[in-house]
Amino acid sequence: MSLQSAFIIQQSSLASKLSKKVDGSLSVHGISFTEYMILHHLSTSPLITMRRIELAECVCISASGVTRLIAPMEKIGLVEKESNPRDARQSLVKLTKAGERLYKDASVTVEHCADNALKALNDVQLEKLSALCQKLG
Amino acid sequence: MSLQSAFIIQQSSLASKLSKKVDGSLSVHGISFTEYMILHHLSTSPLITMRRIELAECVCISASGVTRLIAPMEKIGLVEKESNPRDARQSLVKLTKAGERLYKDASVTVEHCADNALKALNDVQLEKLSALCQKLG
DNA sequence: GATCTATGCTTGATAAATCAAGTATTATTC
DNA sequence: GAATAATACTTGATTTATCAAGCATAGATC
Repeated sequence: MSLQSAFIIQQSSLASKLSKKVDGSLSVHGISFTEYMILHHLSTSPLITMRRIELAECVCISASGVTRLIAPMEKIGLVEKESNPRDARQSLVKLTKAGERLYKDASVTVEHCADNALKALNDVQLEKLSALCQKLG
Repeated sequence: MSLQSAFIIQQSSLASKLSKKVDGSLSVHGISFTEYMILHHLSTSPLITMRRIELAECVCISASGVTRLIAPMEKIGLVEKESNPRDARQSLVKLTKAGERLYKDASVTVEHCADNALKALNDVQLEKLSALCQKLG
């Protein structure tokens, strides 16, 4: 088995474990990791507003995935719908104050969880790892 | 945002993309990446036979996930059920000749896909990356 | 050796994602 | 400027996973 194939398999297992850890830790905030990712990308976006298609791209899910994910988040007031006067097809998603607050709280949890999950590596190693992953993105 | 949190987010996105690539490439063989992983772990197991719980652990899915994943694989003859005379609770899963053949064919595909997806790194870099991931496992 | 607990697995209900098809709007082309 | 194509999004049907509960068997304890 090649280095490449072996890495794909190793990576898949690692990703499963990491995402399950984070997902579990986020359950105290009542959101999933995917929902956290939505909040994250919105909050780092200049106008804390994004198109659904951009969100889909960032979070690596389909457009219909975004529709189904956003609906309950809107219902509990984490995000709100905005329309683009220039293009009536678009349905923009904007982070609310409540959403921003939850994102900050959840980020503390993610931080702790990440620290714990990655404690086998020091900062230099983690930077190296991150740089190598960067090249694959 | 800490190095650790940033890495978790980066990693999640990378994992999504990689697994979708591999999954797509495997579709010509009529199996998913998860099914490939089952075949992989069985084929590298000493007796090409494993307990369902071991498979669940290796593939990072639940026990019921294994039950539901194996059923169709058994129906099309990739694996077969065996019982353990020492423990009637267990239901062992054994790779068939057909399963072995499919695994070999699919592995060629995975190989190509992996080479392509990881071509941004040379062997030294990939080994370094793999070694760092190893520490996180 | 009867009872109690733990293990291995399956099943029903549910959640989260996908795809394919549909609708509405915008952009392009002739 | 009407017809065609492309884009943004939603919806119904389906897939793939989960969890909780259940059943059967094994092991531990008294």
